[in-house]
Amino acid sequence: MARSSQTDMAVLGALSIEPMTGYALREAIRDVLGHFWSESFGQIYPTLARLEQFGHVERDPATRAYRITAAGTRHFHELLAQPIQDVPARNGLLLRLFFGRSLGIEACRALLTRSRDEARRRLAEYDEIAATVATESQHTDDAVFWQMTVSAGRHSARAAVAWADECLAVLDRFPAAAPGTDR
Amino acid sequence: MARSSQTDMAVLGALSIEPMTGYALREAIRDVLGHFWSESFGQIYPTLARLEQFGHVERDPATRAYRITAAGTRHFHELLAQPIQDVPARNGLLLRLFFGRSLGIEACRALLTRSRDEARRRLAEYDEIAATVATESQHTDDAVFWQMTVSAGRHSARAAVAWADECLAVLDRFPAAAPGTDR
DNA sequence: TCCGTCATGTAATATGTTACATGATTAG
DNA sequence: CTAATCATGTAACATATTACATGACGGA
Repeated sequence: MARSSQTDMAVLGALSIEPMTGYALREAIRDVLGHFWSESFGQIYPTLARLEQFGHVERDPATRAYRITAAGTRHFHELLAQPIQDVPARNGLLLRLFFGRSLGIEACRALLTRSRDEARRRLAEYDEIAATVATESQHTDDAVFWQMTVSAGRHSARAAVAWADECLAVLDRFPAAAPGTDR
Repeated sequence: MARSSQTDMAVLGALSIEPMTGYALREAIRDVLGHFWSESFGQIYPTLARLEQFGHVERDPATRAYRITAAGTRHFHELLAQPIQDVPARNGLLLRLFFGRSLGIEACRALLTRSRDEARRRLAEYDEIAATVATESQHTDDAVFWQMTVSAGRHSARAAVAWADECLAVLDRFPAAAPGTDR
């Protein structure tokens, strides 16, 4: 047990779809899983080295790509079945808004507008990704699941937009007070 | 600069509302900010010690409670104005679902059901909190902002429920395949 | 040849959690 | 007086990011 099994899971999972070099792996994680997962360079290489030691991955001498082994696949399935490790909640936007009285209404408005625009941008991005997955992977058994993760992003982004709009409306009706009026 | 200014922000912010001991501070952060923020014991005490060294907080000799100073309030306002530091995305549920073909449909269904029930539970919790804030803090200038953070939780939980329902419906229509059929 | 990209890796640093150690205070 | 809770702190460990060092390879 122990160790950040979630990093192992991401790496083994990516390699289970297609053998890759460490470099390509980092790009795949960033570009494909990027909406809900991230791994840094400094994590990927040591993880690959460790997985190779345990015989969970091996290198193709010709292409230098890492390939998952039978043992690695077994390990991957074990990891997938493990309970989800939630990361501690840390929402910098909500933390600032909670102290909105100290931050000042104008600054809050700016944060909310920014966050809403960001969510809208994400929404457009998800639409593109969904279209790509639909055309490129429609015959894969993976497609359904990939669409689910995109859909999660969509729902979450739509909720973010609606929430921000609601908050901005509340602020508009709010009696204009001097910013940063503590105590 | 430097240092986890976000931890400083949470601590100073909490103390700006009311002086507290380190112990009470941890409880306040867990119970009040818990839906969007978390700090562990091992962070809070060193942070308080450091803030005291810099004169940002001081102790009431009588009650032992930490109190924010004028310098601390200035520092707090500076921190609030700093750009939001996003935490790297790490959604264990979506990571597993992405590899749903390997995980198996039944396990996916279980994960989704669990996640939906969890979101429903959160939804009920937010309703309670909203009611509490409405009655207890309605005359505070803080109330509007606190309601916003609760509303964020509500929107997000509702989106989570809708998304999970949608996914479960998709899986119901999905041709039952053997679980864990890799390659 | 020289630049950009591919590729691998390590070291320094930051951050953060958990478990442990310790003692004061207070309610029953 | 004794168990529970309040309270403070540290040490060990885990995790992760960033910056740096190094070099191969292919195309302009």
